[in-house]
Amino acid sequence: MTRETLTQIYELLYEAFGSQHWWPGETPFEIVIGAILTQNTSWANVNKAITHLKSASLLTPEGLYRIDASELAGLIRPAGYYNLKTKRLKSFIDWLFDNYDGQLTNLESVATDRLRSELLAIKGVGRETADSILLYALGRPVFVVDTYTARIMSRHGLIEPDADYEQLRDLFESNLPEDIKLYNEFHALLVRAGNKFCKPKARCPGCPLETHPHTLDVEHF
DNA sequence: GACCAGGCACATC
DNA sequence: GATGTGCATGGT
Repeated sequence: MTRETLTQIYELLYEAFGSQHWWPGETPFEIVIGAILTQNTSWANVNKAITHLKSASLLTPEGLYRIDASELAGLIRPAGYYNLKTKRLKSFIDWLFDNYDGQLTNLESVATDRLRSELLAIKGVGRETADSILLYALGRPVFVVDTYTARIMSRHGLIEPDADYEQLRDLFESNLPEDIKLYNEFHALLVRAGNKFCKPKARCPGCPLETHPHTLDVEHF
């Protein structure tokens, strides 16, 4: 695994799909909420939930802090796991108010490593959610790993099938320039490609990475 | 109906 | 540390 390989994968994906314009949210706070709602859930469903929150003028820290849990659950219902995600949204909001006066801008002065630790301590915020918040909402140079990243890299024989999250993150961060725009686009492209070609069981006909000999592997399919 | 979706916490071994 | 399970709606 080399820098060149990662760069070539990026270029192939960019050529195939173009700019993904991530994150699909208008404000840092909306991105945070979307990051929690999209856990193991399609973005189309999350978008419905976010639309409900916007319509109710509740897509603010204060709004979500004050709203009754059962009401919130009703609004985010289309996103699935709505009782669970209600607790997760509330735990994030409580953390934000308890420690940062309910304002995302107060996170700006906190070092990235410390912020990542604090986010991971919130119940309902795991590594992908924390890193998505750091990169897409807060503009920190953290590479976001997800199931597609692992599946695509594994099926192309580029990592061990049992590689864990931190190994994957380190692979990308160690072999790519520390470039927020690149991290942003690369993760988005991996999600796009995975969504289209790299399902858990289905074969991957037409996968753009097939055209790259170094990433071809019999285990791809 | 089967399969899948931009995970996570928790129980159990 | 590894593995299994519950959580849930909605699109293909």
